[in-house]
Amino acid sequence: MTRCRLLVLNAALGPLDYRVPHGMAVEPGSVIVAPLGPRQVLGIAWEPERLPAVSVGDNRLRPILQVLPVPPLSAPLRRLIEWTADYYCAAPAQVARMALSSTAALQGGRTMTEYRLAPPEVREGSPGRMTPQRQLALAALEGEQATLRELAEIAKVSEGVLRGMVSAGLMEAVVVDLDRPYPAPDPAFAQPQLEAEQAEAARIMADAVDAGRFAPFLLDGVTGSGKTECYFEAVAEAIRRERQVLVLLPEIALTENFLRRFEARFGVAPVLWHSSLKSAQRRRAWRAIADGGAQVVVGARSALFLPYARLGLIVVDEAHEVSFKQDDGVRYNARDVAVIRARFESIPVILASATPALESLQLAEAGVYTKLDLPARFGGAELPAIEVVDLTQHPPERGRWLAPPLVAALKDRLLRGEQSLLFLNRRGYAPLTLCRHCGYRFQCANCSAWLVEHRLSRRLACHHCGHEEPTPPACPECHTPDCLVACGPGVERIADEVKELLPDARVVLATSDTLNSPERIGEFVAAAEEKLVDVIIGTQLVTKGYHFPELTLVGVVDADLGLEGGDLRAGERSYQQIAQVAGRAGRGEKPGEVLIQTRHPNAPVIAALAAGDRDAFYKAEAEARREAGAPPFGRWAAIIVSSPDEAEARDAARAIGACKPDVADVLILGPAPAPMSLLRGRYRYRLLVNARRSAQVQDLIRGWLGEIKLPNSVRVGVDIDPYSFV
DNA sequence: TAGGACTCAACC
DNA sequence: GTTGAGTCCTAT
Repeated sequence: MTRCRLLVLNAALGPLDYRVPHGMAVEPGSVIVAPLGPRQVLGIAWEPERLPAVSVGDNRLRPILQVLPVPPLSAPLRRLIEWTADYYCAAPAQVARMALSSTAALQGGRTMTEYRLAPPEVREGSPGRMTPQRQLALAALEGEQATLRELAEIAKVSEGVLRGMVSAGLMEAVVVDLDRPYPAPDPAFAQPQLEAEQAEAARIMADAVDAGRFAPFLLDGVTGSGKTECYFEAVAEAIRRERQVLVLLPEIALTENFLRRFEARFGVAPVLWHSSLKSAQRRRAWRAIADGGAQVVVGARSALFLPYARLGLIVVDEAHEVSFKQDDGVRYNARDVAVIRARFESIPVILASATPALESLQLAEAGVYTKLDLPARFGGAELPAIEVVDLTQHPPERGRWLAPPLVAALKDRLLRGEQSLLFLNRRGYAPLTLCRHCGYRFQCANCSAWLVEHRLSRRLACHHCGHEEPTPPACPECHTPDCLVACGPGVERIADEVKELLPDARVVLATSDTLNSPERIGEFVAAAEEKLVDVIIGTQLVTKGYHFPELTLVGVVDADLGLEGGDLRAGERSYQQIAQVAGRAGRGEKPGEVLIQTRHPNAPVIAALAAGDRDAFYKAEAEARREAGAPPFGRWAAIIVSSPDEAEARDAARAIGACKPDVADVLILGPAPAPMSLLRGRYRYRLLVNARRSAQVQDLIRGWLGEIKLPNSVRVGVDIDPYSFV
């Protein structure tokens, strides 16, 4: 009897053994439908020695039902699934689910039947009569293939005639895969003129693609240095070698811009993958990825676990971006997992950024990554001049947020017909709304967060759980009408201020509220490029990827915002965000200027930005991290205990805390209420684990949490290398 | 004693 | 995660 071990796609279940019926071929990686109690489950056949299970006698095994007609998951992908589950303390099933993320694609190729003329030798043997209508069809349909209805249209005969020809053997049926292939990108479509440094970096990366070995690169180039053009040459090399390429982008909002550049270079659009694909698009992409037809895939982090047939290169663009860290489900960092996948696949991986994460720089310094530098802007453009506006010296007018020097600069650009960008990482009109009369503050019922007023949609919204309610006409507490007052600025409020200061300026808001579809993003980019916009006011959405040649002024409305909250990466994130948005200025022929508004001009982040001294910033940041035992020198892990019931969450967290292991060099803090102590209706407590880089934190946590029995309503999440500390 | 709310272990 | 079995309780 043949047994097989399945990784069933159910996070709560361990691996299960099944019987393979005679005549069914199962190999490791096969995607399988198996019975489970009264239900059916998806599973992946796995090497039993890599997936230990409690052994079950032959007599208890049920037969698997079906081997799905998709390629088996490759060994490198299986190793990646194991590694990810192990490293991030997740169930292998949870990770495997990300590889099989199109259920429609698994149900076999959906096909339709088309028809064409049978080959002449078959037609000659046909017993059927030759009528005038049939002759007409024979003459018209040479070389055609389509549905009977379409062919009838072409030949100007009735469908009935063609049906008769089919049964007479004059025509034959062809089963056609609905998953039509994607057009192939052409590596020679528009080869760019690279400058010497770019060409050298491009050559090194293309050689690595050629060699087909694991080779991690950190492509470190200032904003506007042509990183994309540079790694496109490695992409071109992979296409020539008929290997697939995966390009990871941090946000879908960036893909629109990327697609245009890709198409300009390779003649066709790449294959897109992100979470909001329609099921038919998802299915088509998944199948093309699995059969190798998708040459270049551009996607969000979820594209990383797809079953590429012959991957030859991974690029992580804007590799420093925190959105590569997934914060629910499997809490993986796509930047790090991309490197691991490249290792298992034995291919190069390129991390591209103008402001690399300290972790990446450290690995480059240690010689693990090959560092490729592009220190100058492309085409001789200069980096913008950066000035600090000390808000304590130049305060804005009462009730305003833009200081006089920034207002003057805005007016100046408007006069010169150049564009400006104001950056404030806060959606909505104001972060806090309160009642002038009784002091009532609008708070989310599900989260410990204020409701943010959005005047454009006349709603109050929670940015954590998505709860929204109409802005009420009166205070819900004291019922005084028209008494609500906005506290602090959001981008909508800055837009109002700019419209008052510059009544003639054409102002556009660029946030996830206004640019929420590819069409809207396209319209925004087109308007900015055609100079139909004078002032862009945006959140982090506009900090990277865009190239507007007429944009010469960038104003950072509140540089201190990102430093609040005590997050261990707050300094680095602030630095990156401001450096990135500053990089939008002066990308064309005209020089750019950046004004940074701050109340702390001497803070290390601000001082480093003003001095243009990146190395000094990283050096100071590295020193601070070393002292804190933070990455890359030490490691952190968070354990989040949550429940809809506050007391239950607290008790569970205490129970976990009470049996914390006592290990040398591992510090365990907490439990304490999480900074967001209520999130999406769940009360949250947190424990933090701090250890040396080399410590086996995962084993420690698994052993620790594995012992504890908790109520079903309590959830325990483990976050290895956390980014979000809420 | 039927039916409902709830807990619990098995699922291969 | 889902399901069915088992347990306890209550309304009739």
